[in-house]
Amino acid sequence: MSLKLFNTMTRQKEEFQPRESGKVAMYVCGPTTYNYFHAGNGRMFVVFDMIRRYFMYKGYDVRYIQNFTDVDDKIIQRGKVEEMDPLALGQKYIEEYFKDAKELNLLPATIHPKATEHIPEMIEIIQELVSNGLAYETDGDVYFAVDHFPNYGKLSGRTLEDMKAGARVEVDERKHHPMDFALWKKAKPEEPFWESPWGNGRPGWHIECTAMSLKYLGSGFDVHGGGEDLVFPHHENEIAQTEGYLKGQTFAHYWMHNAFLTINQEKMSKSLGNFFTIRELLAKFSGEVIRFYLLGTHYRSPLDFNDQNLVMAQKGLERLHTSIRLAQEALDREGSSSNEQIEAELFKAAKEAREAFEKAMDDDFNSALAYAALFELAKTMNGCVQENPAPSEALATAQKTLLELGGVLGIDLLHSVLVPAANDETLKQVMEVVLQIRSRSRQKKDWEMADFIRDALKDKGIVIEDTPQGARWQIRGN
RNA sequence: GGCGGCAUAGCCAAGUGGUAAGGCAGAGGUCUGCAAAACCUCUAUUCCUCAGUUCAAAUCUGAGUGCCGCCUCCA
Repeated sequence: MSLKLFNTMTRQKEEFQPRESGKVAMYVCGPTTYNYFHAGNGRMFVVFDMIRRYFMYKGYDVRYIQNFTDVDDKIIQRGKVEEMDPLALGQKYIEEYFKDAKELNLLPATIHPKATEHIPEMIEIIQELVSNGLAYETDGDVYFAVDHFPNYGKLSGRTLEDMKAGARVEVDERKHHPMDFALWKKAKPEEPFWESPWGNGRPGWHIECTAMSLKYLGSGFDVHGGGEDLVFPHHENEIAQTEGYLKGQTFAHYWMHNAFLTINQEKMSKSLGNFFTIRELLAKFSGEVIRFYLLGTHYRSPLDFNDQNLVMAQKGLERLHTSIRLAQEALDREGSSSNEQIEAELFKAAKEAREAFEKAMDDDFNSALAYAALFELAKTMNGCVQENPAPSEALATAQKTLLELGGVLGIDLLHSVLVPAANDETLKQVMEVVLQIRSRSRQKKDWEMADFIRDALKDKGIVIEDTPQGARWQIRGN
């Protein structure tokens, strides 16, 4: 099965052909670390983590680079507000990134390079661009000369003429062309700086990605990703400076961009102020629910965020968890199934789910469509377990398939089995006694006591469900 | 002004020419002391509007309406 992905550069789905057989090299633009990352950033991280995991599932050895922009205007500005050294502030939010990333079940990148640790590499590239005539220095700043780079605008599908018509660019007398962008910025007093051939200063925003992606992935790597708003100017400028530096070699082959998270149909963004952080959201929903929600819409479609939709996602996710749990209960029973018809059905369902899942994901990572495969497998498993609650290889295979496919999306469905049952021996024993007491009440038809126990435990987050095979319990909640 | 995207049931959301996935919510049923979970059945003759192409259109074309994004820091 071939994998197709949408390439922003060509505006169509293309069959994925890796630079090097069996390997995927990808670079994803990471956060600027001046705050906790917001839900929109979170969508991007989750989307590209899902893409990475699917590449891995397909057997690729994935080298995944995600940077930290730990010096820029916003960090400096925020440092002033918090009365903190800007570079220390950057480090602080790098640490906070990893906390939230863990909750969202994001795999750590192969390398998480920091901009501040790659200044010499950037200076070298800038020097080369200057000597190639693609960049020029003006009063301590260095700019890239966009009109010296043929095809400027090829990624975003616009020309320099189009952009002039926009006329939203402030005229800066020091630039040769209004669209020229900074490679190096002269330091103002009290700003962090590094020494350079052009005096003390710091790098422009775009150059870090060029330096770090080339250092860790080399030229012509496979996938470069980020949010839709990075297409222009960030990625456009990266291409100009990198391909200028590489004298025309291709920078990256596939450019992938996720659509925005919106709130009340408007883009969530820091400048509009209508954002909330993943950290805030984690107070209300588990990282798993947030992740499940974010992947429930194709990554190139806008996603409108609100609590009601999160609740719907949570319920759906619970359904998958329940299915794993019900299967586990059957598998834990004594004996074995001898119902060949049901076993055949389970094997078939597992096979079909995998095929449907792969078909969906092969088509530009259609995780929303892949969900349908998971739900259908869960439904078949539930029905089979209900009819024939006995262990069988088929049931184990079906359960394993559901766990595996969920795992490819970064959803850990096994958690529901482990948490209530395995962790706390004392709690387990206490619950055994409690359920015995309740069982006796029920035998005596003391429904009041039986219901009291159930309701009281429910208040504490422990849910009791009666089944023909006796009561079961689990810990609910986030 | 330039460029681009989107419009599918009460809600979320797949589907880019062959006759509307999946989830949530809702209705009825099975099971149950009750509940929960699970299972079964039902819930869009129709995909923003109007025209056109076609044997066939949610899917293609044209016009219109509405919403959104990029063009400035933004994932």
